[in-house]
Amino acid sequence: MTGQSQELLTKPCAHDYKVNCGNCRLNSICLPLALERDDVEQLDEIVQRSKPIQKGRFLYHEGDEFQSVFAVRSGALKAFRTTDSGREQVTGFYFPGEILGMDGISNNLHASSAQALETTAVCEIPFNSLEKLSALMPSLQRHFFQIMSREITEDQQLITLLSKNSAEERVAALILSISSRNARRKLSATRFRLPMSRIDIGNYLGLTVETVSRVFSRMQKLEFLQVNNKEIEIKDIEGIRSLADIG
Amino acid sequence: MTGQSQELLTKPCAHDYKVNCGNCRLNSICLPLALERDDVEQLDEIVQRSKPIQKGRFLYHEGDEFQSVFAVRSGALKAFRTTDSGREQVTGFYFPGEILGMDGISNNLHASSAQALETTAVCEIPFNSLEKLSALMPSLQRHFFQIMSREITEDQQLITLLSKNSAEERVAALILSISSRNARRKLSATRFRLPMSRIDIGNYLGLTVETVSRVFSRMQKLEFLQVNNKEIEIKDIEGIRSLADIG
DNA sequence: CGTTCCATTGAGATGTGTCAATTCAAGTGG
DNA sequence: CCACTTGAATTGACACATCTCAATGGAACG
Repeated sequence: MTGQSQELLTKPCAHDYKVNCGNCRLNSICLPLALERDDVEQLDEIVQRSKPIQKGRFLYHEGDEFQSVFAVRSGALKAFRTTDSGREQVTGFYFPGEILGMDGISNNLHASSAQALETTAVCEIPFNSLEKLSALMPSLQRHFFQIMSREITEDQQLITLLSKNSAEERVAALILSISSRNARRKLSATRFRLPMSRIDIGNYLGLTVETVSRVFSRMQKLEFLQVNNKEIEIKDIEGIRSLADIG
Repeated sequence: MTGQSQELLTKPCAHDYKVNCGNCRLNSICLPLALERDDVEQLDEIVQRSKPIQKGRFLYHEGDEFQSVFAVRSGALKAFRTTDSGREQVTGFYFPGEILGMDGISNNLHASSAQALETTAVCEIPFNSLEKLSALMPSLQRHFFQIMSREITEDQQLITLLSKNSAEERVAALILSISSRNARRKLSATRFRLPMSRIDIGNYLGLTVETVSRVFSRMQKLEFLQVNNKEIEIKDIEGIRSLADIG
């Protein structure tokens, strides 16, 4: 079975037989809006679309040689790093249209591992090619600087969350973040499935599994949320916003 | 008093009257090692050296239009952002040779404020010029990608610290970080002055001032540290490493 | 030489972690 | 298809690290 035929399995629309950046429905998220049609085609040439990876498999490991950054096409991944004492820290979740792997640029080694939370397809963007193309295409260069800068600001938001906010505020903020990322992909902002485990959520938010679970229960009791294992329905988004310290 | 003459006041060596990137003693930290002599001169032309800013003054405010990134020449700054509920979160401390302001690239607005912790001189690097020069100089482009990537990995380290580590581990990690950054600048790794207040330290580490103060006292009782207000002397760096969860 | 902010120390309150038991969901093999 | 196994999720009781509140001491600055 070739990579190409496996890709087809993941697509709703069978006649969309040739995926490229120009026709990808995620390109408004992952690509610069500013890129001209011509530029998109050039970018398209360096992007490699490989076969999906199964749940639990790694896209790359911490310490691997850095070669590429990746754009998520479908599925979801978590990134995490291992501390010197062997504990793990989840540093991010990545959904379709989002870019990961940029933390490997500084040392030519991946600073974190990326693991699929469900069957996941990615576009691989070799960094050498991206660099060369960026030098020729100012808008691409700018876009990539912006993507990295966004990663920095998002990390800073997480820092703030971990440093200043209660368990309830942290969980509420994560739910709202996933909700709005769904909305950006034209999916439901109020009903969705969490691809990650409670353990991952707790790890990401600096909480124990038990605390995460208790917060979900409390939110359910308040009728802000309907929780059924990984299925989430937001019943009162304003209520959750009020918990999330947006006021 | 002109900017030039004020600069002189901050320099130990009066005959070093014309500062440029080529002769700056910080260039091994702040600049790409890979840059050729010629390239350095080109970079030098876009860098603006302005007069020092006084303690407490701002280099930029959160929400300001983003124009430039900055390299610290002398002194120290803190970066912080204000949450929706009005609380502040210190996101980083910046010492000579280090670059700040990159979080403003993604939205063309500074995502944090930068405030001088003591009299501080910076090199301003207009981002537009940096972009143009990067497109012409592959090594500069790469270097800047690396600097941004490093910022990401450092933020991830802080995330891990905040999420997983005790008060003692956090404070120990900060002391070790400042110590090694001093060493990189050929200053003492064991005796130095903390330019920031206990409030800033606590804010950065997600702790209250009181907890920070108590940790310092405990470390002193263990004879790992000699603390005299902002003056720090590391008596037993291995002891501090052991507290910092490096084991 | 007062004023103000920063730092330290103590005593008590509290949110979250730890430990433990139970239920639930998913996958496996008979 | 059902029993079995395994890991995930929930819930409760208790412990403890850190926060909060409060008082004092010390440094910096006009």
